[in-house]
Amino acid sequence: MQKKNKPTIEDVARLSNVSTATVSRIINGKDKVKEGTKQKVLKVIEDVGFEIRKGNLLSDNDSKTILVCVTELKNPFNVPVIDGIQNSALKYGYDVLLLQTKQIYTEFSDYESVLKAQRFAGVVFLSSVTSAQLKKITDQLNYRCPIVFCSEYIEEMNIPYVAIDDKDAIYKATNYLLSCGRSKIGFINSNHSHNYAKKREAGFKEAMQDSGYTINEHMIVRLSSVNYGLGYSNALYLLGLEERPDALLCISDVFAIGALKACKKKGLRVPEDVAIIGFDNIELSTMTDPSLTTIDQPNYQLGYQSCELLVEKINNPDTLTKQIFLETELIVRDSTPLMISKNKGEQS
Amino acid sequence: MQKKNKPTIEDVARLSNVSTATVSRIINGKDKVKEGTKQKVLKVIEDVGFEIRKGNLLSDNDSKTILVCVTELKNPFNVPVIDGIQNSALKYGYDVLLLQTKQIYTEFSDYESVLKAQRFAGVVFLSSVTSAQLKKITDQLNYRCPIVFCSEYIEEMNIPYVAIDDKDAIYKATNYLLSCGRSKIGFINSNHSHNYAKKREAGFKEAMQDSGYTINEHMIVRLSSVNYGLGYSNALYLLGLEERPDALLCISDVFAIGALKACKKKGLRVPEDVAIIGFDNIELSTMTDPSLTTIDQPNYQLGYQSCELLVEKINNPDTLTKQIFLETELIVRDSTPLMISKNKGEQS
DNA sequence: TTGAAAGCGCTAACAT
DNA sequence: ATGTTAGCGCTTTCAA
Repeated sequence: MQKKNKPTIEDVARLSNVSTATVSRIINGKDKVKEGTKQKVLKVIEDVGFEIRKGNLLSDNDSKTILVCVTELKNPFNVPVIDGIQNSALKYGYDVLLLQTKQIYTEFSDYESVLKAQRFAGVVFLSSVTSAQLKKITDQLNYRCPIVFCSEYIEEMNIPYVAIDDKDAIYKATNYLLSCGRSKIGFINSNHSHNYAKKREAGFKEAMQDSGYTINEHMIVRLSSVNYGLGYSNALYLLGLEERPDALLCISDVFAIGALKACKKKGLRVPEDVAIIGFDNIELSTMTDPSLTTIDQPNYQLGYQSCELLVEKINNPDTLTKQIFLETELIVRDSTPLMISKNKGEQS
Repeated sequence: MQKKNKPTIEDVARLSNVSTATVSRIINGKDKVKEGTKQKVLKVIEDVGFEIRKGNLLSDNDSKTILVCVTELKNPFNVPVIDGIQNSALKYGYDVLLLQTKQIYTEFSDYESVLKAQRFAGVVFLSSVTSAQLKKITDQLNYRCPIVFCSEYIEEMNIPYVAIDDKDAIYKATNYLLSCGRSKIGFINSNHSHNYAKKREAGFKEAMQDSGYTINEHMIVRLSSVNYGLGYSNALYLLGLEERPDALLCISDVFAIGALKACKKKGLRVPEDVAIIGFDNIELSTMTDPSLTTIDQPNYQLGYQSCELLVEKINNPDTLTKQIFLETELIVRDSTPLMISKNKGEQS
């Protein structure tokens, strides 16, 4: 890392026979500078291709920007969360910058370069993490700034977070399906590198077992990314099984929308032949045909409160670590049939 | 802005009876430090709540991070663009940080705080801008770093960009509808604070006029944000007009998906009663029922090439300003009827 | 393994 | 209107 030959403010000052202070004034448009000198300096700046470097950052040493790490922007779940963070941050005068972490992991690299290159007041971690990664991240963050986890969290560690009870949410949704008389449930999950996926799967299995059903492992798929195509193709697969599912429980509305399409493709009616439940209650879930039954997550609040927690930590590092759970709610729309009382039998 | 009492590396050094160099070593885990001193220092760091400030940024003065400004993360159009940028950036070792500009403008503020608080190697501007805003932004960016516009651009200014021919894209789509025998076209646009909206509307009007149709101004709506709900409600409005449109031309697939729902709500068949065309060819447009006819924009390439341009500028500021146009393509799916040869009459 | 001290490039207070 | 200069907080030689 040899010293590059990029011109500094001193070079500009020397070449235009003024002081660095004057150049600084011109760059920042602060005090008055005589038009003549200004032009002269501007010309030099232009000529040598001067670009301000990091020296100026030193004067105001407190960072007023918050970093939000998010796995995939593609997942519409994230957007309201980010809006929540941003609105909270705005109140306190913080800027919000986003880092999409997907690519980074792809390359087996990590957050280090970003964290070292910029100075953040704090970070909201909206990406999903394994315990090992979390360990690494908190290490990298050490002596840097506070962190708050949003939506993803790891129980064993004493770290502030705002999240939902993933297991419980799916437990309830599964029970709902069972009470509709649907017990051949295909479960479209994310893979277990996501903590939420493990918890949701646990909720599914527990609900099934609590009602006396055995788990049919091959009715469970675990996908590496959240997108429509994957939901579609895997729903297609499940619907093609010898014992066709009569319900598809999806851990994302995105998967559920793919599943909807798969049913159409197969000529199956929703909800008559196949019930579908999504997760997240994204805006789109009201736009589908039929509209989606889904588990509402308070995404905006998830983000908003995470940032509130973070700002609290920033202002008072001694604040004790809070862990907040927000409520989910099953929103019943048209992709699931009506609940039945006791009748679990088939009807022709 | 009074000097805050936050501890610096010097405080830590003094309190642990070592030099700042040693503390620095420990923080960065570089050279070897005796375990004993390390623990001693670590304890002090913990006790005083030390957090590294911006001083360290000075040593490596070249920024290796690129800023991407995007209006609304909500619009799925942006995601592949960002992926394109990120993949290009990755090749050259740049990190990519995102700034959602929506809130900022809402508050009548601007980019200044972010631009001043961090140092970027360059910025890709994916947000839409008015000429006035652009002027302000380029001023703010002055002496800071190069900028490349992506997708949005302003003809009058000599600034590098990668974009599509908005006018032409809609011109072709309009002609397609006309050739399908649909001339009562409702046009669902963004409002004119977006440059692309002006251009697309011009394309629509020109096509209509070139075919001898008069423009029906109240069949045009101009929306302030790109989301499903707005598309839905405005399509509902258009479909409720006395002279009901037989086609809805939308400048975003998002609007088109809302329009699809509106047709369903009204009991109108797509494409038999109403043809629908979207814009962007987002992944979701294949998942709808019926699948969407849409104008494909090479979003990934838009992003990728923008970043290539930017890196070129970063490495060689004297590069001449390039302006690149990428091709769009009308993708015909099931939301539009078959083209007819000459028959413009109704059939009962 | 550790310390002393010279920068890094800029801003801002103060002086002229 | 402009110049002088003392920092800003850290990293990094170079010496010990």
